[in-house]
This record gives sequence, structure tokens and C-alpha cells, in this order.
Amino acid sequence: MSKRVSLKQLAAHLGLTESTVSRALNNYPDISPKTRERVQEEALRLGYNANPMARRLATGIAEAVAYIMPESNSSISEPFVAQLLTGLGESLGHRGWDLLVTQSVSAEEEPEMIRKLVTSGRVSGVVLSRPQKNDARIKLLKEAKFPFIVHGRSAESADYAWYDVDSKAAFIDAVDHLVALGHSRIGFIGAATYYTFAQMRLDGYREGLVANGLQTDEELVQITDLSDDGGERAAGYLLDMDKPPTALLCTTDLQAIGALAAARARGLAPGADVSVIGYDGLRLGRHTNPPLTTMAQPQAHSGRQLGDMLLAIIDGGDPKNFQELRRAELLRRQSDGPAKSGSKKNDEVLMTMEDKSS
Amino acid sequence: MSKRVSLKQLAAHLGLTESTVSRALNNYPDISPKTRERVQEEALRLGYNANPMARRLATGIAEAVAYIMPESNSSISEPFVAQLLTGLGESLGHRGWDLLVTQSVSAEEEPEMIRKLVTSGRVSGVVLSRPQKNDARIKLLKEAKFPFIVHGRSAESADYAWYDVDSKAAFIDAVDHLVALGHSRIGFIGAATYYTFAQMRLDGYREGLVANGLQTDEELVQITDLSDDGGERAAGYLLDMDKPPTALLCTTDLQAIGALAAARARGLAPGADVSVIGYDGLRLGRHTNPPLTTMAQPQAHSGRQLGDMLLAIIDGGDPKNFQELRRAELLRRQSDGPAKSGSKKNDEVLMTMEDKSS
DNA sequence: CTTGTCACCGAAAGCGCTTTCGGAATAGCT
DNA sequence: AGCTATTCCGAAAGCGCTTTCGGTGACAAG
Repeated sequence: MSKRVSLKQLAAHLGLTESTVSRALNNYPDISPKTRERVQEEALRLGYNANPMARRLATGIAEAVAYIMPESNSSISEPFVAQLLTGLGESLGHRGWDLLVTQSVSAEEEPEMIRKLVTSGRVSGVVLSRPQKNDARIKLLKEAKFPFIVHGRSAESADYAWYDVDSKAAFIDAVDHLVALGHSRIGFIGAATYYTFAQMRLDGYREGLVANGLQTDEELVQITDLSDDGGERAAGYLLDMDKPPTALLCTTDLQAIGALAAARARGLAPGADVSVIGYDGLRLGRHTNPPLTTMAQPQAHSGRQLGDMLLAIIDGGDPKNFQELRRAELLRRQSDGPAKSGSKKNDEVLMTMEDKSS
Repeated sequence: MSKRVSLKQLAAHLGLTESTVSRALNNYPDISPKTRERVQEEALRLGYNANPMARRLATGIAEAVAYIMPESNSSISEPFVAQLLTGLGESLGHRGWDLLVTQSVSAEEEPEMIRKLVTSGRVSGVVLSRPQKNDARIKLLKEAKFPFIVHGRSAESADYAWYDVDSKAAFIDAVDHLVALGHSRIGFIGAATYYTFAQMRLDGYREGLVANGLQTDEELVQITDLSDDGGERAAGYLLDMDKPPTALLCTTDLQAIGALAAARARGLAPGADVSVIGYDGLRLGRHTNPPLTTMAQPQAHSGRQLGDMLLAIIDGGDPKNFQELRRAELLRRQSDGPAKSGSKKNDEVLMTMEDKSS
């Protein structure tokens, strides 16, 4: 195992001062190209690597970024963490920075945790996810003028950096789609609306109804928790109504999967007897019964994107310039279909749908 | 925002030296209880927190641990990362240590990455997952005498720390179960056997057959990749044989989910016409068609456990003393059932099964 | 009253880097 | 040749802690 070689040793090898060597390695302009090259070659040869802690202490730069994991009480609360972390790590890796992962013990202590993280100087920036509408953490970070970026948005999102998918638009699209299929009585399965994403999806649902000239029956919106069980309960309630909805729009795929179960349990075939649409585009939706139609969000490079944006902010960029809104797309599998009532009308509609997708 | 207060300032407030204050805070025995208390109170009052980088530089302790993420090319390759990270973070949090997440760009560069991680001094220990049978990283870490723990095992697992589930035993159990259901022609869907877990599950399958006096038909074992698609392909191949197996044992739930799809595509009802058993105990298996029977591994506290064990090793514990083997348990849902041939015999068997589980 | 013994705190030297500043050598100009 | 302007490197002071080592005062023992 190669022993660690210090700056001092490297300098001795070269017959130079530590300070000169340091500046040579850091590309200071006051070092002659010749010695710079000589130094860098020798550094490579000896396998020199600056001690990060020493550098961080001297420069005051933590060279690290923290990702705040969303509370994982609901098992698969954030289905894409692994992917996200990979992307973040990739982005940070280019600079040789570290990716820290932290989570709050409880929601109440989260602001305090953030404060500690910020003042401790262990990180140069923070990535937040699943913000609430009025998120104390965001407020805190803004006041502290600490670099951060949010995966998602809060109610006031004008003056900080974020990366989000326009789930409101997605839900409008979903309603449009269902209406085009002949549905007029559409149920909504939501989540606690202190989460911005939950609120936005509900807003999209409502706007979609209005845009299509449909009445909004408040009985049809059920707020529950973000799990399959929650979806199952809510769907059960809706389907057991006297005049049940013919379609169910769910805030997450996980809820939608639960809704599928609720429908089947009542002898209803999702896709034929009742339409169920989720949101996320989870791959596992391909294997549900039936395969789940969903609004698929572009997940591919979000981690990479978040990382790059955050780094730009840390470098002094104005957070306001780093806001990116992506769109989700309808991914039709088999849990949606024409409404049961009118048949001729539906056929027409289906054709227009196909036209649309082609 | 509370400005950072330095040791110097704190010392000035107290009319003491930095060194005294430092030792008071670190509970050195040569500080009188009275001043120790006074110091600690004032530190709390002023919100003093030592600069981590300075402390780490001075002590030479990185106060951090790295989790090496498995390559996530197959999307849900490690379904439990979030949970694992939560547990690890919890364990480390008690000490105020950081959790770093890294991943290798490519499998080839992974040893080099590990070497960098170790020599850089950024972490005090490492958590590895998904080891290969002859894992270069483990070899490296052992030679460097660097603290680490493995989530899983390699071929030679005697002299390092690990936490694993006995998937070999699990697969023996699974075979027993299928045999008890009357199956004698059992297919196996595996993964590349350079992964230890893949090899062990295959071993379990084979041993289970032998133990039940069954022939091992090498045609019945199909190695494929760790995805639903892989499972689907392999299952398709097996089910299309002239004399197809009546049961399919899959290395992961994801593969099993694919196998379910393959069966359905051929008009076979999993659970009735063909039995499919997975491994992992993914929650989403509750919602497949039909719900997936699986060998559920105890996942609850593995992260916590790994963290605690690693810390103990970093504290000087002998790695050999930190090896923990857990058992997986059969979680019967609906994708398994009696073999189609003999009926009377199956009924008997089912009764014994129920006895067993009660 | 002296001496030895603790208990307790201060002084100072690091930890391994970065960065400002100044100064010697060289180059550029008249 | 004389002077200023560059170019390039060394000296030294940190960054904010920890930790060893002495040294002072108090106290008990002689």
C-alpha cells in the first residue's frame, strides 16, 4: 500500500518550498511553466494527493454537498433515491467533492438539523427534496444565504434554485385524457397538501376539470397517505360510493397500485370497468395487474442536473437563474380505458388519442 | 443566523486558554469538574461547535464512513438503498459522523477508487455491497488493514466482517417447499455467478434438489441478468421447453416478476399452472399478478447493524468477531401452488405446510 | 517549616495545507 | 550603464483545533 506522501516530502524531493509546490499544483500564475510542469510530474510520480482535511481547513471550503433524504417511513417514499444519488455523485465526482447523505430524525428537528449542517461547515451546499408548501428549511437556507437547490418547489419559488417536474400540467393532461375517453366522474386520490407536489397535483386535477367544463365534486377527492395501502383505502371508499367515479387519478404510482387492488377486490377490472392513472412512471408499473397507466416523469438525469446546478450556485451563480421545469408524459399501459356509458363516442375519442400520440 | 463561534472566542469568554477549554470539552481527566461544567455550559450557551475540519486534521480521524453504492445500471438493482442509508446514517449520527456515498464509474476502476478513498483519508471506514466471489476491493481493503464491512460475502469470508442473509439456506427451504407441493421439475433463474449471492442461491437450489433426491437437470438452470426482462426471457425459455418445469425459482423478486409475465403471456396462471418463487420480499410483490411468493429477507435493521459493526471495528474491534448471518423466511402469497400432476398427494402436503407455518 | 505529591491549568508545538507579501533575479527600457 | 518593471520563488502567518509537556498552587506528610 502506497504510503501517503505529504507536501513537505514532495517539496523536499524537488528542492523547492512547500509554498511553491502548492502554488504550482494549484496553477498559480506566478509559477514558471517549467517548474510547474516539473512539480506536477513529480507529484504524479510519487502519487501525491493533498490531504483533504488540511486543504479544507486552509481554504474554508468543505468540498462536499449534502443530500437530505426524505423521511422514509413510507417504505418507498422516494423511489428514485439510488438513481438520484448516482447522478449527484457523478456531478460532484468531477470536482473531487464528496456527497454526504443525511436525514432528519423527525420532521420537527429537521430545521435544527439543517442549521447545524450549515453552521458546522461540513458542506458547501445542500440538496433538498420533497419540500413542503411553506418549508422551514428553505426559509432557513435562504436567510443564511447558504447555497442550496430543491428537488421540487415550495409555494414561493421565485427566488431560489429548483428542479422540478410540472406535475400540475401533468394532471391537467391526465384529466384531459380521461375526459377524452368519455369519463366525467373522476376521482382523485391525494396526499397531505402541505407537500407542494401533492397540492400541485390536486390543483392540476381541479384545473383540468374546470377546463373541461366538469363539476368538481369535493366528495371525489380523497386525501390519504403516500402508500399502496393509502391508495387502496381511498379507492375503496370512492368505489363504494353510491355513484362511484369511473376513473381514479392518483398522486403517486404507489397509491395507484393500491387503487388497482381495491378495484380488483370489488370485482372491477381496472382499464375496463374503471380507469386508474398514477404518477411517477415507476418501472414496476409494467407488472401490476393490469399494467399501470401513469404520468411518467423524466428521471434520467435529474441527479446530474441538480448537482451541476448546485455547483454553479456555489461558484457564485445567482440561484434565480437555476430553475428548471420538466414535463411528465402520459405512459399508457392498460389501466385506463373508455368510460363504460357511451360507446360510440368513445371510439371517436380513442382515435383522436392515437392521433395525438403519433 | 448565529455566527460561528471559535474555540478562541469561547476561551476568551471564560478567561481560560484554548487548550484548557478543549480538554474540558473532550472530558480530559486533568480538568476539575467545576471548570469542566462551567466550560460545557458556556459552550452550550454560545452554541459552540468545533470546526470539524480542524478537528479532523488535528486528530487524524476522518469522522466519516463511505457507502459504496452498487452499480445501478439495472434500475432497481439494490431495492433497499434508501433503507440501508437511513440505517447507516442513524448509526453514524450518534457519533456525529458523516455518511458519504460513492460509486464507481466502471467496475474496472472500482479498485482504484477504493484505493484513493482509503489513502485520501476522507473516511475512517467503508461499507461494501454486492461483493463478488473473488472481490478485488475486499482484497485491497484487507491488505491495507483498512476498516470495512461487507453487506454480503465473498468466497473466502473467514477473516473480515460481514452481514449477510443466508440465501443458500433460503433456497434450500424454497426447494423443500416446492417439493412438498409436489413439484419435481423445478427451474432456476439465476444471475452471473461472479456475484456471491447469485452463486449461493444457485448452490442452495442444487443442494435442495439433492437433499430431496431429485435429479439436477442443467437445462433447467438459466443464468440471466438481474432485471424483470432477464427473468422474463429466462422463464420464457424454460416454459417453452418440451418438458417445461412446473416451478420456477428466481434469484430475485425482480426476475420473478418478469417470470410471472412470461407465464401469463403463455396462458399459464402462476400459482395454479406454474409456481414462481422469488427472493427479497419486496413489498411490491403484493401487487403483482398474482401476488408473488418470495423468500423475504429481514431488511429492517441491516443498515443500523452494518453501521454499528463497522464503528466497532474502527474502534479497534477484530473484524472476525463481526459476522452476522440472518435467515430469510418464506412469504407465501399466491404465485406458488401444488404441482398439477398428482392431486391427492398434494393435499396431504399442503396440510403439512400449514402445520409448519403455524 | 520544608518537602513531596497531586490536582489543575497554560504554553507551545503540531496537523498539512493555502495564501499573502516581500525580495532577489531577470528582463525591458532609455 | 542605470533605472524601472516583471517574473518567479521563499518566508511566514495563518486555518481552528488537539495533545503533550511543564509548571504553579494547594495540600498532606514529614
